[in-house]
Amino acid sequence: MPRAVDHEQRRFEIVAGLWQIVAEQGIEGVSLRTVAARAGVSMGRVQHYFGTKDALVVAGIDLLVKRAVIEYEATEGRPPGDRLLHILLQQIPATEAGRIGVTVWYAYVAKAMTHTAVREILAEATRVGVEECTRHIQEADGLDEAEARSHAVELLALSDGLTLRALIGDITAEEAEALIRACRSRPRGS
Amino acid sequence: MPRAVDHEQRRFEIVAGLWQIVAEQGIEGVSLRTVAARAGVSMGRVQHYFGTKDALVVAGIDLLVKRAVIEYEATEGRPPGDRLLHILLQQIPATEAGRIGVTVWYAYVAKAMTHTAVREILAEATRVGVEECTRHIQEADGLDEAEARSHAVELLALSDGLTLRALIGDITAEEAEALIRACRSRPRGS
DNA sequence: CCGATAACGATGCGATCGCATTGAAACCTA
DNA sequence: TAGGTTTCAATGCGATCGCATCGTTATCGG
Repeated sequence: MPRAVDHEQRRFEIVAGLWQIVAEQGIEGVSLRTVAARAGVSMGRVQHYFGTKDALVVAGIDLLVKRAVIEYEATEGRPPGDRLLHILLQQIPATEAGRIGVTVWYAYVAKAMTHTAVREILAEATRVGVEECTRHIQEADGLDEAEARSHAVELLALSDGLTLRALIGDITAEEAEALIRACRSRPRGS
Repeated sequence: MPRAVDHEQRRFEIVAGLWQIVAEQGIEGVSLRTVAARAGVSMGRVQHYFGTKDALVVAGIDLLVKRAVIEYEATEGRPPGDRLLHILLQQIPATEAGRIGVTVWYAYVAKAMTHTAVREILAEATRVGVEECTRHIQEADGLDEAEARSHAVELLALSDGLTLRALIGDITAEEAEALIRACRSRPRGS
């Protein structure tokens, strides 16, 4: 057996460099060399752990989703209304770190249009998001499944749209958050 | 004076090729050579009319926005509720051509995160969109300016979010349209 | 202590990139 | 018809790309 290194840690270091490049220059800026340089490692190392540029890019969105899931699971046990708001507000760029994360996210949304593997990861993530939100709305508001789901899709879409506007600079993060809270607590007709 | 050609026409032919490349391969797929090949012209021609790759890319979003504005202006004279729905529903990918257009649009949204000129074009376009929607809501529903604007931002964000979901395949175009119509006609609390 | 093997760093290769340059048609004016 | 100007095709260049390959180092079971 050779030298034992923390495989997960190595991969994370490299993916962190990838995220920085994507946030600053978009996925266009990603190359084995630029990511290696940003992560402060050799290009050989990147190749060793990811093999191919495409695999590296896919690993980037995969890890991003996994992190978001872990953050969400940390809210387990809190009241359904809180957990719902966590999902709706998590991606609104309040902090600088959050802004980077959500910038990377939307870079991958665009990538998903032309890349099957990325699209499937995002589709699965949004599917789970709708499921969880539907569940929380059912619990919190006592709606039936169909009504709750329609409300969930609406709230999630609103969150997406407002996040985009906050990223472009059209509105502030505070305005986006206020609009989501207002829409979430507004009573709906059938 | 030399050979007289239709400058606008030439530029449009090339940009049409650009849009196809962007829809199929994303902005990553754009190069002077690939666009020239897709448009069926020589690379020299592309250089002659746009000079630089960056200028070509910017021209792509510029023309896309101008086309949307022209389509919208064709609705002049129609009732405000119709014009509002035109803006809200225009980008929902109902037809294949519409799908290509909106795919290109979101490719540029991602590009805007790292490209100042693109960001400013998109910011101006969304600003105008909010203004127009606000005006129509005021006229149609008799709200004051602040309420109408908040409603406009909400409806536009919802439209954005639902469009994204329709693109990824999460929901159908019909479901997206139905949700927008429902939310638009739903009475709001203060 | 010694081979076997994982973990790389370094380097080379062919392809593609953006862009500058060059020169030849094509066309209008005088 | 002579000349000036626009249009544009062709080509060359240096840089960068993804990826394959090769050699070295470090580590641990036997």
